[in-house]
Amino acid sequence: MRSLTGLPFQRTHWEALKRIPKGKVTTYGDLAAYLGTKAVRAVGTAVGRNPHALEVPFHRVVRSDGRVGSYSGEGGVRGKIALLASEGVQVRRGRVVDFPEKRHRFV
DNA sequence: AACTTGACAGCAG
DNA sequence: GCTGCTGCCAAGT
Repeated sequence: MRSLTGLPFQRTHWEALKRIPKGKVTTYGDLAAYLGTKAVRAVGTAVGRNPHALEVPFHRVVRSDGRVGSYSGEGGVRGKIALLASEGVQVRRGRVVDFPEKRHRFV
């Protein structure tokens, strides 16, 4: 399906990603909900195949339970954790510390 | 047009 | 708390 703006699903959520403030994170589920879809898996697929990992903060997307999930960029999950840490989001044993607090809500 | 893949979520054991 | 199975939807082949 075509998303809200008419752009391919794979692209629309990138715009939403840019709204996430530094030091905060969001989940694939929230992202999907914000876009008006239940395709959380499709979101994950789209994010994972994105070609603009340096333009959009894809590393700020984590799983609903607070785990970092995976990462296709440099260093894999490790690199993702490092990036989050540099923004003030601490990760312990693969989970975001104080996840409910760090979690950004789309409005 | 059909089948397979996947940076997930939620529930059961 | 952890491992495993099922359901979801879009993209790519």
